[in-house]
Amino acid sequence: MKLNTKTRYGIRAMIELAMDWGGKGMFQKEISERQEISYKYLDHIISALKTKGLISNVDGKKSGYRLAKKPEEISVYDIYKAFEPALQIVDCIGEHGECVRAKNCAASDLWCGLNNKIIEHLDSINLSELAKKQQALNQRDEKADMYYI
Amino acid sequence: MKLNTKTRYGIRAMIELAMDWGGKGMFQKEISERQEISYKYLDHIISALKTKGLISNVDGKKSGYRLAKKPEEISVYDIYKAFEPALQIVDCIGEHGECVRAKNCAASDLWCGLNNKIIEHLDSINLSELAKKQQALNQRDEKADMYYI
DNA sequence: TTTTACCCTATAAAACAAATAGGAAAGGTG
DNA sequence: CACCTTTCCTATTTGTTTTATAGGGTAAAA
Ligand code: FES
Ligand code: FES
Repeated sequence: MKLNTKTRYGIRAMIELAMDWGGKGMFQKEISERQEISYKYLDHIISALKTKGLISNVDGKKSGYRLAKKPEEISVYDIYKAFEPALQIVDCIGEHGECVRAKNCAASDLWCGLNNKIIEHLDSINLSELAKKQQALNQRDEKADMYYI
Repeated sequence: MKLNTKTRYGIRAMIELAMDWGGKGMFQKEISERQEISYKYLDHIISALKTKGLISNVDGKKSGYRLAKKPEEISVYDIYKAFEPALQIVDCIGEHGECVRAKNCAASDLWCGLNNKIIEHLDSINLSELAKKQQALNQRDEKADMYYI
C-alpha cells in the first residue's frame, strides 16, 4: 500500500497555495521551485487540482493560482480525490458490489472498516492546519539560518 | 492506494486455516478450492506464509497445513507483513529518513499519523475474530440452502 | 513404484507509475 | 503589433510492479 507521487506532490503544492491564502497568487513556476517539483510534471498535478475545482486562476491567466476555497474547507481527502477515485482499498467493497464473495466473506467487513478509517483520517485534516504547521517550520528554519551567520 | 491480491488471498487462506484450528490440517488443494484461489498462485502465497512462520505442516509433508500459532495471536498486520515489508505509506517516513525534506515538511507528520493509524487498525484484528465471523456466515449459508429444498 | 503433495525458479502479459516532450493558445507588456 | 510568459493539452517513454502461469524437481505415503 503506497500513496502515489502525484497525490503527494499535489498535497505539497496545495500547502504552498494555502500559505499564500489571501496573498498575491502563485505561478506554476514558483510552486515548482519552492517545492522542488519538476515544472513539467506539475503541469498534470495542477491540471487535476483545477479540474476538481480546488484551485483557480480567477483573476486572469497571468494572475497566478489561488485556492478556490478557504484552506479550512479543503481536506486532505479532497486533494486525494483529485488524483484517484474515491478511496477503495480493495475492489471487493466497491459500490457496485464487485466481489461475488463479499456477501459471505468475513474479510469484506475488514476492508470496509479499514477503508472508512483511512478516509475519516484524511478527511479530518485540512489545509489550514497544514499551512500553519509549514509556516512554523519555515520560520524556525529562517531563525536557524540566522544563528549560523 | 490498493492492497495487493497476494495479501488479500493470504488473509483468506489464513481465515480458512483458522477455521480448521485444532482440526485435521488442510492441503493446498483444499484451501484453493474452498477459497477459489488459483492452485498455482497459492503456491507463492503459502510459501510466503511459511517463510514468516505463520503456518507449518509440522506432522509431515502430507499432513496438511496448520496455523503455527493460536488464531488470536495472529493479527492481520502479521499476515500483511508476510507479503510486503512493514507498512510505509510513503517513502518520506522511512526508518532511514529517506526524504531530505522531511525535517521541514508539514506533510511528513500527516504521513506518520496515517501510517500509524493503519498499522494500529490492522494489528487490532486477529484471526480468531475473523474465523468466528466466517463460521457464522457459512452456517447462515447452509441454513439458507435448507429452506430452498 | 506410482501417486500425491509440496517446493522452487523462471517467464509472460498487463497494468501502472513517474516523468518528459512538444507545441498550441491566450494574455499581458513594451 | 510583436514578443514573451504562462497556461493548457496530448502523446510518448521508461521503468517497475502486479498477477499470474508454467515446468519440473523432491520427498514420502500408499
Ligand atoms: S474476497 Fe471479495 S469480499 Fe472477500
Ligand atoms: S516531501 Fe518528503 S517529507 Fe515532505
